[in-house]
Amino acid sequence: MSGDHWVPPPVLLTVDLVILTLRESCLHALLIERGIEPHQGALALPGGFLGHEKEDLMMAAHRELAEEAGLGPDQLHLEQLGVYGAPDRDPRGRVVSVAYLAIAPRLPEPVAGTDASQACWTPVEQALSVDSQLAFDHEQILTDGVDRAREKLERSALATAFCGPTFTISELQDVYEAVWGVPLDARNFYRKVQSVDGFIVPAGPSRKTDGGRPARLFRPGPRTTLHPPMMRPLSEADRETA
Amino acid sequence: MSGDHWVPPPVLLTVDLVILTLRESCLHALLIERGIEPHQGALALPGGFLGHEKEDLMMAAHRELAEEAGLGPDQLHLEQLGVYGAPDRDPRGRVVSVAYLAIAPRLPEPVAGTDASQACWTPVEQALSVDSQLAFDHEQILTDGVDRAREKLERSALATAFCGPTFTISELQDVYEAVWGVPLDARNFYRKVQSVDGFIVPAGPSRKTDGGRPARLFRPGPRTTLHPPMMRPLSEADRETA
DNA sequence: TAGACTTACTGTCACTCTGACAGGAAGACC
DNA sequence: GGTCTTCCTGTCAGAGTGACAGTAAGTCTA
Repeated sequence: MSGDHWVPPPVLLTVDLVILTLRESCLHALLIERGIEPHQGALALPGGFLGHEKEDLMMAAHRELAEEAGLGPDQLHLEQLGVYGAPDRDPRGRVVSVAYLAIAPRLPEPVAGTDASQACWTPVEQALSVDSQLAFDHEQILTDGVDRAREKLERSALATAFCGPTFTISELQDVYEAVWGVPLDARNFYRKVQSVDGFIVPAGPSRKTDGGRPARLFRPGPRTTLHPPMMRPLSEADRETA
Repeated sequence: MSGDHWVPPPVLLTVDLVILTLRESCLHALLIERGIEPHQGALALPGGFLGHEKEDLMMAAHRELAEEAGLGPDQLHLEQLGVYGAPDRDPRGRVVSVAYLAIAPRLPEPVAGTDASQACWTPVEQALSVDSQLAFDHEQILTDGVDRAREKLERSALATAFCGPTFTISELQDVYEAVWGVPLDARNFYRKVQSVDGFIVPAGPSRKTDGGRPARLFRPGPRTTLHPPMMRPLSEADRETA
């Protein structure tokens, strides 16, 4: 505050998206192959610069969601994940990224032929493996997004966002098992899910078959927070003990 | 992507701080009275613009923490809270704020005579009441910060950040009661806290008195996450049921 | 020095929730 | 009609929680 007309340094804002969905009982994220420098040819999260001076951040996220993934704002969970603003994260200068986490139900087909040169659903395990180098700090952002989803499955009804408008309890269990990466006991899962009032509500007498006994259909209930939380079997908790 | 030399709109970045502490068993936040326009004279969260082009975001938070609150980086929890970037939140133009949540142990005295015209610890209940109008969207940021602290007390060892290097179990219970705003049973609290391995560890045979029987001293343990979580009596959970 | 008082701490008991099993119900396929 | 698959309902022991009583170890007061 020494000078009177000191001007703060301007920065450029990007919005990056961690879009998660389930495909064949496996957690996938949408990645694009970058068509321009920097990191041309590398895999990256979909995203882009703020459109104009007056664009709201979440509106920008919705816009990118539509442009790069063909996803409308309906039936889609979208929440802010965090800011990533290390000074050297982008060689073009000071670019700060606002990351959003989107949860989408299973979609017809991988989107392509849109703005991004190529968009493909990639298993997160593969995307986070050592040999797949993501652009910028997108590996960190993706890791944080998956962690956030794992945590929110414990205490919120977020899991239903992975499903369509109606779903069976088995499908919901698939979500938990895929995101957490651990098997769950179906019987205890049935009991728990049905005991939490307002989590899922029956969706008519309709049923759909898949080889065995037809399953009842449910749809998301009004409850958004789970008390008590859904318990996740500890696998990483013990290494934090030491 | 119609033009080849389209330039993204630059924005200005501020770092705002929600600094929480306990004073007389009551949750307080540090607020300053703004000395300049806009919102001159109104109460606001401490914060300021990014210092220079190469400044890291968390470093900027630490800098503001030192300038406006006199708090060093030691013995202080600091984490990112979120981004607040509504287009009309600042009349000066497009100013996007990165909010950080800081938890500080009880400090000697309210800081003043530093950069800000006036800094004072304010009970959060009072700061969030209708008659105290905070500048910008700082009421929302403060609300989010308090909510974040409430949630993290359930599943992490964050409560120890409110205490000094050593503390008694009663002091720790004070933290939970003040942040959650509900009374807890001391006996159950003792049992729970001591049963979670690595949460708190005895700090020597020393004791300090406060009128009654001397209490054992503890210090934070290596455990950062609590499994199973500390249970919060439901008060707002039932209104989410409807 | 013997209370009274304050705070710290240890147990106990009933209840709920969870994890780990077995077994029946309802369709499709052969 | 059997067999397969998937869906769904119970049962039981152990862990964890909420509610409550009682003891321990200091200070203060008379």
